[in-house]
Amino acid sequence: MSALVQVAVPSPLYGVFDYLWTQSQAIVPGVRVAVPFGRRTVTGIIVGEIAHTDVPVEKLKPVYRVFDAEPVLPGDLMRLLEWASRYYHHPLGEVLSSALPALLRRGKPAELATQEFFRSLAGCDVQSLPARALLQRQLLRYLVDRAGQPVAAAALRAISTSWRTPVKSLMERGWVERVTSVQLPDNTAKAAAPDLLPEQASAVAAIQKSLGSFQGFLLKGVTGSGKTEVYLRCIQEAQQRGFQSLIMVPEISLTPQLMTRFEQRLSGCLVSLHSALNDSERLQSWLFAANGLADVVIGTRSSVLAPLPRLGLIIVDEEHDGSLKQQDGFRYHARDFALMRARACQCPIVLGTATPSFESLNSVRAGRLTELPLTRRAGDAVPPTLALMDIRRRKLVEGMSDRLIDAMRAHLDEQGQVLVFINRRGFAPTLLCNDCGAAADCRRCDAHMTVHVRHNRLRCHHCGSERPIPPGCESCGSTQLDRVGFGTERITDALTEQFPDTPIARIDRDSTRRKGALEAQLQRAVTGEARILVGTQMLAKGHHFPKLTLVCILDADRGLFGTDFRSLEHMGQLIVQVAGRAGRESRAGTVMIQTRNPDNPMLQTLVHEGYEAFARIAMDERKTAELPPFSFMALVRAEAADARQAHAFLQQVVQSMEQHRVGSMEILGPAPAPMERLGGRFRAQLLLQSDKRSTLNHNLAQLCTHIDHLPGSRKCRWSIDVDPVDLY
DNA sequence: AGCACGCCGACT
DNA sequence: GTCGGCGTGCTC
Repeated sequence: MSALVQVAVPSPLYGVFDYLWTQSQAIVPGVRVAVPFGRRTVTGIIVGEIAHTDVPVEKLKPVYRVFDAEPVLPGDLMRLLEWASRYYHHPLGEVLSSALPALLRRGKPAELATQEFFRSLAGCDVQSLPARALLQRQLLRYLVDRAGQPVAAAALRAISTSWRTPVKSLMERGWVERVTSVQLPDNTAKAAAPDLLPEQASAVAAIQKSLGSFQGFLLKGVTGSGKTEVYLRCIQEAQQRGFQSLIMVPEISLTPQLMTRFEQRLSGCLVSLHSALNDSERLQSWLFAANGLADVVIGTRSSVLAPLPRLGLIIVDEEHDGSLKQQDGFRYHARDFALMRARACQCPIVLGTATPSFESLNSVRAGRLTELPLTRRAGDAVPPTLALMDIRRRKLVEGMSDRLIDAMRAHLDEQGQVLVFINRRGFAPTLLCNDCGAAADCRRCDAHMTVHVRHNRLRCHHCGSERPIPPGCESCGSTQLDRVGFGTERITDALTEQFPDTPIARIDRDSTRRKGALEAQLQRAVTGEARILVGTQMLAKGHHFPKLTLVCILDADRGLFGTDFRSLEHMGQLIVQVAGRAGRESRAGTVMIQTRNPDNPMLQTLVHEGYEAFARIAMDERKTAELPPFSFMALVRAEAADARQAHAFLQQVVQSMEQHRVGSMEILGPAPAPMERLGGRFRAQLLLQSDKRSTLNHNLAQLCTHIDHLPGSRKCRWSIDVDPVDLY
């Protein structure tokens, strides 16, 4: 009788699948196998050996092939991913799959690429080669000149593109040897460590002291307070002690900048893992991490799923950032997974931010995280002064008050740099008919089209569909069309008119789409060549503009009345993050915030007392309303071509849950999603809320055993989102 | 998700 | 007569 194995198969089905093991090798969990699955063959991962199965014998199929001798996912990581599969209620096969680079999912060997080298051997004799063998002579002489040192294939190719054949002849003579080896990235630090401020020093000491054991830290540092320096010191110490460090950053656009800084200061093997890599580059970096060769791994969200055998320090930079939560498929939160991972591997974890998420602030209160404050800015930098500008009943020129324009002029006259923040790209968010009042709407979404003047298009920012700007109203044909509201294009135009001789850089997703365009624009911004910067939240993140003295926030009110319970939190974070761009050198920065709600207590608190006070009040409100982090949430989403199908399915989910409900859990809905129609499909959602995470988890687990069998499940796409970051 | 089977409409 | 539409069932 052959052995039995459980295999996690990449498929939306819950549960693992049992197979016969007819291979001669031992059964090793974490190893990739090819298995027959339905009518096709897929790459799965061995979960473990089992003694018994409930599956009828005739259904059992054999494992076809074993890909790896060593597990691609080691045991400790497997256990964490199994936990994540249960916690996020996502099928294990897909969870494990998402932890692997694409090439490994497709069954490619888990081997580091080797590079080819050639060297001359003793006893070779250039002179005895036939005179006609010009290339052989030339190549051998080159190798001999290097005295038997290995020479990269590229160097030989440089001599002649048809180098292969002559080198082969030389090898056949036994005069040249081919050696292959893995090229390990090896960086050398170029810059010395600056002195630490007292707060930095104590943060570094606390983190370094905890190396080798689990401890969570919230490094709460205002912009410019030198969080990166704290990271660097801790990474260096971890490296000294033989540990790998993982640094997670929310956005790819931040990675090169941080990477450069890291390369300046750290020696050893640094690799980055982000979406801009192609499949084979990604596999290489992943393997450096997974084989323990990389000392430092800088990556985006998914890097937290990579094996790191010597992991000794985790840093989550900008821990408040929403992009740490995966928004489709396996909807995990990279920060939360990182916390579990740090606990599992007994290492410290540092969550760094100037504007902590309410979750992390709550963890500090509960004693799960230790707060390390950095309140002083490095150098002589002074914190910026924030001011609200009441724009009610004021004359506005293209959304900007005359006072704001005057302030900009003053800063520009004093050689300052100005940043204008408007969280909307395009020219105007709405195209309205002055005669019939109709707006140009997206045909596939419940949304207005945004006017993009530069490309003469209307674009939907939700589904990406576009069309030319119509010459007249699409409803009544009137040519009296109004472009209502403001986007980055329009603000740029207005400022060009106001300041005709001042170079302006617009930085948003549209102006930086081309490869290298973002870097080029940021360069103009950093050097101060561009005197006015107009941009969206792309500008809010991490970048350092040394000449910046004035930040203008054109519309702070939108976040005040968001549909989502997290809108206010996000508004506060965004304002503080944008404000942090100002006055990072010796000059104090000024931040002017235009608002029609100058008396709003939350805005007042934020501006006059700072983020911490703001967060305290906003969190009190959350607590009163029993919202996260003071309760736990999950969302069951459904979408279908027909709104009724999505609704009917969620109704069935409600029924199923009510039948099996354990503990106290609220079921709200089904309700249409805040934007019901998106991309031509209708979306509905069910909100589950409980004051106990375990209750939510139990009920969802119960649901998962039924959900595939609900009659409506085939007719719509559905997903479960545990700890959703937004309710869209 | 994929993939195959199966049963009804408009084509060569 | 068949090509192909998507409803339904199944994946160890």
